[in-house]
Amino acid sequence: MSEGESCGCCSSSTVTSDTDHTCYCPVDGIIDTISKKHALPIVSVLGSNGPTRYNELEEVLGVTSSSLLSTRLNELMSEGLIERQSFDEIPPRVEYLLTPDGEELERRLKPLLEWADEA
Amino acid sequence: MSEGESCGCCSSSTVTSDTDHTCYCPVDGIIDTISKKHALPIVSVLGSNGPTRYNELEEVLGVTSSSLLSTRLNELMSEGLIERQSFDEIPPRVEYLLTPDGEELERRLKPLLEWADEA
DNA sequence: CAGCATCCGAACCGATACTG
DNA sequence: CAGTATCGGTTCGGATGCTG
Repeated sequence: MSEGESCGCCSSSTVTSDTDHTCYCPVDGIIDTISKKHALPIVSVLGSNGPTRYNELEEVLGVTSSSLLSTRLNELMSEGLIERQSFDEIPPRVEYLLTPDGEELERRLKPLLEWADEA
Repeated sequence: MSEGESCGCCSSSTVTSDTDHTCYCPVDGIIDTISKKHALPIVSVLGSNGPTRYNELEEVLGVTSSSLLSTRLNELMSEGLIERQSFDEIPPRVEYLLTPDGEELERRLKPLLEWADEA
């Protein structure tokens, strides 16, 4: 979805909204990112388990191909939702964790996911 | 995503979670549905505007092709999130509205979208 | 007005293989 | 252990055209 493209959702057209009217149309950026496979689970797992290693994520999420997880992690980093922390050790160790933004997301996501799970 | 496929997310594996541990892995069904294009805006618009006609939705969402909206509406109906109400009039009138489940979803969605919008 | 059928290009996912 | 590169299959979205 391209940015700044007026969708008419916010302008008062035929749809009469006298109450609160927030625009949810250009839901790009974060929403797009978290709509992809494993993105939500990643955020959730990091939220409940804290810093987690690459391999742990692979196992826990039941990820099918390593490259997919890699892509998703990079996207989440680009959005500033997660952070990568690498340690100079042998064998190499890398941990992923939520940024403050990611934590805020997780907080607002939780009620939704809890409900979606049982429904 | 196929159902009932154990992802290992819920079993206590290498990931140590002593705190609350809810499983968010099999986020199928509703999450899948609302992850598709226009689904979220549809729910939001119906939430703030109440019953809305097909054409109004097309305008408001800036939908590109009519068939896409049609598909999305059917999916949301299958999930029991929205409801279709048709009137025997000429010209024909059809309105879509949230079911109780849809309203609950909208409630839980709102804080997320409000935050995502400004971020 | 409301909505489906179809066709085509784009995006996404999964598997395999290969590096630091 | 922690990734990237590549490629084929599948799914999704956009455009057009046609019905009740």
